[in-house]
Amino acid sequence: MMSDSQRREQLIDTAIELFAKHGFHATGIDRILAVSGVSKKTLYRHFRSKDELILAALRKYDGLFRNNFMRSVESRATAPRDRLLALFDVARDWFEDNSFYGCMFINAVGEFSDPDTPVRHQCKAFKSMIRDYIEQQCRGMGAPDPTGLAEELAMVLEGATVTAQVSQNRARAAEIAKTAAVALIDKAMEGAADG
Amino acid sequence: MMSDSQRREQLIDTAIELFAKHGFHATGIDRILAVSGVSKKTLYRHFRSKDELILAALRKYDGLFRNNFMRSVESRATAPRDRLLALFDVARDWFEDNSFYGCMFINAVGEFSDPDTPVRHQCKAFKSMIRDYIEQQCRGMGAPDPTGLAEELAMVLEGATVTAQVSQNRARAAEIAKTAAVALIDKAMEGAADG
DNA sequence: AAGGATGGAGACCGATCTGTCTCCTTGGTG
DNA sequence: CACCAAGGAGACAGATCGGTCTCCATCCTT
Repeated sequence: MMSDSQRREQLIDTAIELFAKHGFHATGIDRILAVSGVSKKTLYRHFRSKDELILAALRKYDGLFRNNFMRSVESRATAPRDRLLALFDVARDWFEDNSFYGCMFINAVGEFSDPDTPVRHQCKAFKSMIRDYIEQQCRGMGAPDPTGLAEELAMVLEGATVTAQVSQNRARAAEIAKTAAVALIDKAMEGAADG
Repeated sequence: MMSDSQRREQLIDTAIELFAKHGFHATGIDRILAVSGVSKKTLYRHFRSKDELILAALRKYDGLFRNNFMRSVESRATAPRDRLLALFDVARDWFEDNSFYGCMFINAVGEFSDPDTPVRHQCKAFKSMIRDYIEQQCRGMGAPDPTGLAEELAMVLEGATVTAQVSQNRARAAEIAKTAAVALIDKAMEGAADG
């Protein structure tokens, strides 16, 4: 048996999978229903429209990323600098997963151009979360300009994600990014009290 | 009067504009026709399907980018290192343009996931073109590992493009990327015969 | 000026889209 | 067993999709 909330999660999970793979506009409601095995009536009892389902999918994706990605980083390393580098090891695993179709939020901004939109707000919040986490590590490392370094590293991670999405050799994208990250961290830390 | 080829270009230009702004699947044929002022019959005389129009738009976008972006870089600087940095100045202008909706190819891969697709091949070719151009400058600069540096710089440029697309402060995205590029170039050139 | 080619306007087709509604099976409860 | 709520299946509506086709105005040529 499936409870009501289980059906809801099933819908969102299926939506995440299909939106990531085929995009938002190209994914029809009927397809989500067929894959998830939930009826149309149940969908519209939980969500008022497809847009609300999209938002719910983005929200859950955000939460999953926080739990999986971030926790994975923190389990691999404790020192701030090591955690910054571990970011790219975790990213590598992410890229190599079969269900990797790029960052869902990057894909979303390509389909929803209006900046004053719930979808875009979700995307910005997600990116801010990543950047803030990186900045926190930079600060813990004692970087003279943690904000600047964090913006650089977040940008490299972003570039790696996109490159992995287009390229065949996804692992290489993560490695290049990590190499660049090392250089940027070294540069930012030279002259600091504690390297 | 409009010649046949002018109408064709008008169609493609409109397609580029609308695809960039609203995405590929969300942009209907009828909208392209209404904006371009070309009839449906003429469209289907030039293109067998919407997919062919998408391909034509990507091809023209590729060509425009080559002519505008690359030439703009080359007109601003002549020394390889200066050209590498000028990339990010030109990118800044690009980001700040009102008609900037991110890289059309990045947006395309988000909507077309199958890697063995003409659209995806176009995207990969475009990214290779950028990387090759950067690598050429790295080689001219005498970088010990021009390929590796080019991959890093291309990744930073990619990340800047995406960040500019999501962020409010687009100019800042270009500046951060340029700062990172300087650090990466310096790092790559230290120990080389000619810095 | 007459005739022929051309292209715009848009009707039209079948498919598919989002969203609503009805029917009916199923499972839990007294 | 009887009853009732819940949800799946899917018909249905109205809009829109990509793509084809007809009709007619317009322009060029002779």
